Amino acid sequence: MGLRERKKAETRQAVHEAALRLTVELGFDAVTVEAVADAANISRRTFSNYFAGKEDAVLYGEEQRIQDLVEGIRRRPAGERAWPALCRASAELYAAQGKEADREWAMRTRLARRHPALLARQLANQALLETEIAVEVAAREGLADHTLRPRVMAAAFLAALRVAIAVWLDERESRPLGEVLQASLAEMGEDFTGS
Amino acid sequence: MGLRERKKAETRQAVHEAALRLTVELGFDAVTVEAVADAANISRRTFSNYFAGKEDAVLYGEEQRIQDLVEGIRRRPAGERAWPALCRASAELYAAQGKEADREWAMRTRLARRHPALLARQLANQALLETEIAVEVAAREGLADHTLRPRVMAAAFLAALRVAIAVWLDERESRPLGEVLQASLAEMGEDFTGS
DNA sequence: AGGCAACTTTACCCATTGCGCAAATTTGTG
DNA sequence: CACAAATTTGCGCAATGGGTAAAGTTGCCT
Repeated sequence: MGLRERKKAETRQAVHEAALRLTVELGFDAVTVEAVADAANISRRTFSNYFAGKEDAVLYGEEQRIQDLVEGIRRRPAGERAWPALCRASAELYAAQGKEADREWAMRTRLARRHPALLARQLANQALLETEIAVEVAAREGLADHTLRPRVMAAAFLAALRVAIAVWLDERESRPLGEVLQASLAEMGEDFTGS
Repeated sequence: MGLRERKKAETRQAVHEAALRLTVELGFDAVTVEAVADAANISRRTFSNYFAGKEDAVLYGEEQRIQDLVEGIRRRPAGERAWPALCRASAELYAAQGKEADREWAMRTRLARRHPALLARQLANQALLETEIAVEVAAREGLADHTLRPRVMAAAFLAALRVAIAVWLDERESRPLGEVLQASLAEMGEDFTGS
């Protein structure tokens, strides 16, 4: 990776951190793009080169984390079936990152819950990844991408993730995120038809 | 319902229809709030009294339909268990509305797929209803609202809905929506752990 | 019927935003 | 070192969301 791309990634990260910090400090609506740009030492116009809006800047960390998750899924052993692969990849992701990352995640998700514009972007980002996950599931189950089943499973998986984080926050983070996550995935894996 | 509220609902509907029509004709980005307001015979400022933005105006029909769905769920017999209640309520909803409603739905969803801003709002709206559905599920299963299980089931249900519509569109509406929907719900109901 | 209180619509205004454009600056390479 | 490619920046503009207060409607009471 050349200096060019490294510097760009660095700037993007700096802008993200500035946006997140200012939003936590002042509230999302009280933060202007100009303020974020100033805090990151770039011009207002350059901010637009990196992010389409404040929301994307604040949620950039989320995007990265879920991207990691997708890669984790791809890295699972080739023979493993789809659902276990999804469950273990998410467990690994959680194990790989310390508690400070959890707190940042909590912070972002809390913000997203309180502010509709953030929630909207967050969900839209997840929707894009749903397709990628469905492709991976299809490959593992030997089905065509456009089939119903892989897409249902991918959607179920992401939904379980979202619910787990929501419940974890509602319980004031009293148990480890990984535990809630596995419980959520277990519930989702079970048969619903009998209830 | 007094004249006041009736007239307000009428105006809201008119604005929605104008927004949807113009968006289909010209494309979402080519439509300004002013144009929609003109088409609905209200001022630009009044538009803001009804909707927070173009997106909400275009997607208002979606909101209504899902609201109907929630009410349908509440109307299911009290003894019925949660998952069957969800499945049958959605089947009823599609049975109740003709094919012209399906086409409108297809139109809106197609727009939402192509335009990120619309997709984002659509998902955010669904997220709000997820909570309401979870409450209903909890009541039917005799569990507390904040528990994991009702929320997982509610999320799974809505995810199955979304996937069904997406697949239905991908298949160019070659089979009836109700059929795809039931298939999607069936897949979601099944046990994932074995695959 | 008339009038009064509550509510809605409207016009005017301003801060903020996203983006096109072109000039200035920085970076990679022969 | 010079030059092409990429990046940053300033400027401008149309669009937007929302505050405020005036003008217009509607519901209700006497």
